[in-house]
Amino acid sequence: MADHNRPALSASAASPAPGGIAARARAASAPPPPSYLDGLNPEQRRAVETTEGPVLVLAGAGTGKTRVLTTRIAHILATGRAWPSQVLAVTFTNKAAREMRHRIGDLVGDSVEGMPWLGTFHSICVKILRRHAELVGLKRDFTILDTDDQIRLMKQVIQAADIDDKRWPARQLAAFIDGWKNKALTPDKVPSGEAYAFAGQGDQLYRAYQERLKILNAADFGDLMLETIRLFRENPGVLEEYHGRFRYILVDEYQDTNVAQYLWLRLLAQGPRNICCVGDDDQSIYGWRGAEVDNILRFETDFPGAAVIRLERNYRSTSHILQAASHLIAHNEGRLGKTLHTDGEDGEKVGVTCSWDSETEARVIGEEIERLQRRGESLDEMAILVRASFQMREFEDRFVTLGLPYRVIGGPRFYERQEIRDAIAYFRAVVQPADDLAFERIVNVPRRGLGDATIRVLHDHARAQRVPLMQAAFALIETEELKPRPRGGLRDLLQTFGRWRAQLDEMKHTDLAAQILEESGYTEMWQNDKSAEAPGRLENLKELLRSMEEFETMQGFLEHVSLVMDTESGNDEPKVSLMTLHSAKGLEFDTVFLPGWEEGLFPHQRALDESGRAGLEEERRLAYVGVTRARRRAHIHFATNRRVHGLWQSTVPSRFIDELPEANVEVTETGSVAGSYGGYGYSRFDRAEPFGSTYATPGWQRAQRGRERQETRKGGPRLIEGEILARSGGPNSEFSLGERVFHQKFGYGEVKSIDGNKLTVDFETSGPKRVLDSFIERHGTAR
DNA sequence: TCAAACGGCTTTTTT
DNA sequence: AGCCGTTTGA
Repeated sequence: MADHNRPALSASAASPAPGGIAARARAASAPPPPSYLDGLNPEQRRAVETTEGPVLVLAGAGTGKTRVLTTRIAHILATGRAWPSQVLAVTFTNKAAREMRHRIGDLVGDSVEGMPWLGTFHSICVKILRRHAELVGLKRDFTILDTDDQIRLMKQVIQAADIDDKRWPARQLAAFIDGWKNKALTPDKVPSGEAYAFAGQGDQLYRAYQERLKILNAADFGDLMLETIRLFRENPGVLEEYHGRFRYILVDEYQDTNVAQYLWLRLLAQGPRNICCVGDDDQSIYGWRGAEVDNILRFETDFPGAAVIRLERNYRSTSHILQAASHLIAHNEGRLGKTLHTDGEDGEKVGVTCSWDSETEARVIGEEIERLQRRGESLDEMAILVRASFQMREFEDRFVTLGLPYRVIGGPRFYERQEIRDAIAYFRAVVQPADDLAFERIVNVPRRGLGDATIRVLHDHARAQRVPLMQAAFALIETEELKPRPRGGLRDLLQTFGRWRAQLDEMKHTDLAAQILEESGYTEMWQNDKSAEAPGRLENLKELLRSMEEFETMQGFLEHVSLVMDTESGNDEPKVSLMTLHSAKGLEFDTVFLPGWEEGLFPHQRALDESGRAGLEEERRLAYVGVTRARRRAHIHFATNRRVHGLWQSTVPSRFIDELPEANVEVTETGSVAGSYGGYGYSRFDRAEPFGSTYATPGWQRAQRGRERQETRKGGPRLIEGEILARSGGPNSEFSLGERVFHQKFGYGEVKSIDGNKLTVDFETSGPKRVLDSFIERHGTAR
């Protein structure tokens, strides 16, 4: 279906799988050996056939992980070991779940439809929790809060505790609480050291937040895991029921599980003990959001007698690419260790290209893409993988000028757009009158004269009587407490809501939705809006109504929205994909461009500062993930100058470039480095080098030396922290106003203003720019 | 009630 | 430098 149109998004193609596995599998319902096992290599086959007991499958990049997982399920079903409803298969993302369902369908046909327990951790938790909601203090129809609701609620909690939410932002509390929930820590379990975090009241705010959630009959994403764990722990009978139900458990991307997910799995696996986890410790890139690589490293201890199966045969990449990636990742310690090999051809060497600045980098990559395109390569098979999303803009600019079609993957999501969230808030407030967050969001959108003052009165009443806002509002309009205008507005709104609610069972949900948007004045509000985005927003609202068609009821739709934040978007012409390295995991392309391999950007400075060696290793795994996305061509790029927060800074090539094996790498220099900047470009580059020495070696090797020097200079704990070479001259700049200066990139200019080490220089050729003083030289003076 | 002005932040992202 | 949210002032 849609997947055929975007092969770029499909996961590993695994081993040469002559088409028609599906057909053969269906035909082969009779005697052994079942044909779905054809074409599996011995390790894959062992992973499929070792159905009993705990199994850890260490699946390197491109070794057919998804294939093993799906075939294993097919095998379990085909051999009658379990009914489809007795298999629990967990993924992290909806996309992965969809993909898996699709591929199992290819193998076993319609019986996938009978697999109710294939889904994300969260969707499975919701399914379980809805059945036993009362046991954890929720009602069956509890609301699921997304990140935005979560933060708004925390903000209220912070304000209620009389804490300055300016100094202590809700986002930060959210980060703490999320962190605790990832570790399965309830408020009473928060270690005392951390409990004092956040204005000394971290744990109390956490507790208050949890209480508010219960009053709102709501759960956030973390709660879905935690409450299910609590349900199982406090109700052994319930857990036992699920032990009986789930005879086989399969987990995808096990290296990404956090402590809560791990505990959840362990509780469920205590029963039949048939748990199969598939993962790759070398592709663990979500440590920063609570994933514990330890889970995978500890598997054999947790599940004694576990079979560990390594998939090391790579079916994706050429030998040069694989060698380069393997050599790079070998610099990490604390790996389980895998040696990937391939029978494939050598292919092209991994390209390493140095450009003068990030603009040139984008231009060079654009040119290469056009060159490949002329050779008949499809744009769908090319991707640019960046470390940070701000890098995307330069490429977008470039592609727009070139008229090169591209798609950005992982940008702002449909359901996160303001108008969509507003519309959904209306629906939520209709369906679930106690949903205060939804009500509050739209109570004055469009404006109804219900400003802050009114809302505050409403809040006070609601809190005093411990009832939802809408209920408090009903009582309030009977009193004289509000001024006539707001009182009238509120009364009208409540009446309208009452009318909608009455229609809930009478009307088709899509018609009701349209009516709500119309009668509330929400559509009108955007029609009257003259801003450039307004038409797009109205279009999105129509799209929202269209997408509701797929659901039976309003409730069903809302449940989908809260758990599935992505939408399948239509695909048409071939496009280059542009995305972050993180969102590239699980994808593959013929050609992959990896720009921005510079110290400070990749590895990212913050990862190094915050997590030290572990951070560096995670960055290296990210690099590994990037390189292994490529089937035939991988091009690594770095620029010697990059604008960071509006300031031009000189950069040093990433240490990861030095960690590539020379035999598999081909270094190229873009013409512009040597060409447009005169002579053999490096002499100029060297002048920007703060230590003033001249290098003779090519750029990317030189980098290492520069870094070694830094390390020896600084010594101590910052040893592993690479950094952008920008050294500022400290608070008092040595330059003075009006002075004539020289800059690497911009040439001669006059100092216009000085702000610490940041100068504004009016350049002769390119006009005023803000630059760091360390890149400026006194006119005619060698520093 | 709304728009201009100010100030703080700025890696990665899913559910 | 830009973006967002909040404050401030008319």
